[in-house]
Amino acid sequence: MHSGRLVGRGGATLASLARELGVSRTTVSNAYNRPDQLSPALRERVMKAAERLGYAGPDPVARSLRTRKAGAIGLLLTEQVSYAFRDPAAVAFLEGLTLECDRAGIGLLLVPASPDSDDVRSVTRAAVDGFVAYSMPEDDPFLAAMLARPVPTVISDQPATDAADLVGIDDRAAMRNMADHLISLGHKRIGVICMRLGRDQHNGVVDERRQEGAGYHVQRNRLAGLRDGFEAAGVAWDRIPVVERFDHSIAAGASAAGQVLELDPGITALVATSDVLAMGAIGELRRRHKRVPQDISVTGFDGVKAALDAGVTTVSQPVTAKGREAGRLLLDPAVRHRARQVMLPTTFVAGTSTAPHHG
Amino acid sequence: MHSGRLVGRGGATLASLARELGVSRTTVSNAYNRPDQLSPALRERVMKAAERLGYAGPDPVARSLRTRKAGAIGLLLTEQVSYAFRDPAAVAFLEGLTLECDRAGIGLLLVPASPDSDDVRSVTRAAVDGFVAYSMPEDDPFLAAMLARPVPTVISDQPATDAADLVGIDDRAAMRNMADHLISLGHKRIGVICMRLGRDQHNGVVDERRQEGAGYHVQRNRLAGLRDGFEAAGVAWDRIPVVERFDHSIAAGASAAGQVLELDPGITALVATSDVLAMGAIGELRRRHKRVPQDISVTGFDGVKAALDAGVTTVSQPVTAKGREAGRLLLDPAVRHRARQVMLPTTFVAGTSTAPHHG
DNA sequence: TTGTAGGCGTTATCAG
DNA sequence: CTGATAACGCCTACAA
Repeated sequence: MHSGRLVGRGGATLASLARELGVSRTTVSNAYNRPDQLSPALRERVMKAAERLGYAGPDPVARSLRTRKAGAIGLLLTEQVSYAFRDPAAVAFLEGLTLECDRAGIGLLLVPASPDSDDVRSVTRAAVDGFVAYSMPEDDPFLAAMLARPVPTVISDQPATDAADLVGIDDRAAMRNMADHLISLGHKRIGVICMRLGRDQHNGVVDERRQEGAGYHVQRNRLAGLRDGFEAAGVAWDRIPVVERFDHSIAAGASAAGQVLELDPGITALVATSDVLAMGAIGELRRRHKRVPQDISVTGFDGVKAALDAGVTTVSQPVTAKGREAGRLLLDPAVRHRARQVMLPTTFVAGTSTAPHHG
Repeated sequence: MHSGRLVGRGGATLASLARELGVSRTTVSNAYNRPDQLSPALRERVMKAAERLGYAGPDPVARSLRTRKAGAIGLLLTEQVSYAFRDPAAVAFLEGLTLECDRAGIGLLLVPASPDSDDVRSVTRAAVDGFVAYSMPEDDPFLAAMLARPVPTVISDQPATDAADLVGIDDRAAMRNMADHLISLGHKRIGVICMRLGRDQHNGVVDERRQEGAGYHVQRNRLAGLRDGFEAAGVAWDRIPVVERFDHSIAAGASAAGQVLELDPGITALVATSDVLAMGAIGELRRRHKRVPQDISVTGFDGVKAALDAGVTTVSQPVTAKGREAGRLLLDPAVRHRARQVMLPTTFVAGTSTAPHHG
């Protein structure tokens, strides 16, 4: 640290500077904010005096209070902020969002929201002109606190609310499509691994009730899409083992795959609701001497780079575009009031992790 | 957007709520900030009235002004913010930094700083309690504006300043080490590709003057370390082609490698000052039917995951730890005043991209 | 347990 | 081009 020490105490202010110079506060303010409203000479004098007195310019917070603009928007994430930087999809979303922030010259405030605390003051006290929520469960207290704030809000991957704009994809249809792909390959006996379905730390088998009551809209819809497809093909959904993991990591995918295999060693395909889980699963299967895709087909979701590179059959969703769209909805005055919901397209990507099953 | 519309106009305030209830402002304030200073009944009444009047709680900005705390720190990056999310090293730094922010319950404000503008108001006007600067050139106007602000500051990868705390690695020694490695393998004829050395958009050969005048401390030191090693081994530094690229990408690495090869087709080793450039270079060499490492050895720097996975010989630096350390220096009161400079260790990683040269 | 009152540092407005 | 006045919305001694 350096200077910091003197903040507040002894710190020169607009007023003290004005007094010192024998001019009005307006004049000093103008020197900073409207140089054209001032004779160059006077402005020069002001700046000189500022330097001499160690005045660094108008206080941002006081300015914000007066102008009623924070110059920043807040981002709320499912998890601790640091977690986002380990998740390639979140990073891509952030890239898109900051693209728009950069364009608008607006800051992005990453709001801390520890999932094991219900202290929502970080949300209540964030000095922002708007909020974006990324992939939050419906019953999250931080989300509720955010929606209570009187600022514009955009939510990504959530069911419709009239309290906020929305941006998302049709998870259900995309996953239905994936189901159809597997069915067309002849797979009828499958297993499923999915990300967390609720705020409670559940790891293990998911029953139907939990599937339908899932607070995570995205996961719920992906499972529903899968069910749509398999039931349409005459496969009983309640026979299919669905295993949930709270953590979203390669390791979680691996262990979930292991658990599914124990529940039903005879599956010919394993569906993961995310690429990260799929990659973990593939690793685990190989470790168990199952060939992918010859013995077992594996599918993912998201289209993150690592998965595409690895040839995982997946659904590619435009995560970066989603972030951009969220930013535009919030920041672009021309877009405001136009659309309250933006649905983005997804693409099915046939990789090398799926193959026909000849039963 | 939703509510937003009514902000400011008609918005209830602490004062209006108090008036409505016939109590003092203190009481309402206490209802939010010190519930124990209030009878539960009264508090309940306050909250009810708040709900009825659409009062969402104390205004964060006004609160900040009064308490002189923003509850956030700012991060300044070399480039547009969105760019950081494409750079694995920057993402890792962010992860470390946000780890500490999460712990402290403090927000992280990503400050927009377009490199092609000198409008530093985004820095001047950021409502933060401190700043972290990541990998900025010495002569950057945004950096200067940041240092002028009367708040604590931590800089990553910069030369010593008494205006801020520092966190970094010994780039020069680490690269010297890499030079020694190559020399011990018998390489004497090498080429070098490096990241941008200054704010001007230069792409191409770098002369000695530019090397030494580089505004990017890190790059300057890495080149210096290389020079140290090769000159000590009797190799004339001015014979070695050094090619700079402004962009930091795989493509830039590839094109830089191509240019080096044209300058000296006889090199037996190619040193890159970053893993990203090294990976680009390796791709380009293979495209030109040069075998790595049999025909040409290639080295990187940073130790990003993709490079380690690909077996690139590199220097692994603790980027995440660097971010954490920056956060601690700024946020942890126990750490403040202790160390003004934190140097982190690096590790040489022998990969499969280097091999002996038998001249 | 509740109220009084003074500022935090700035900018908008409007008059000179 | 310059200045006076009035908020912006809140926190926090201090007093009752």
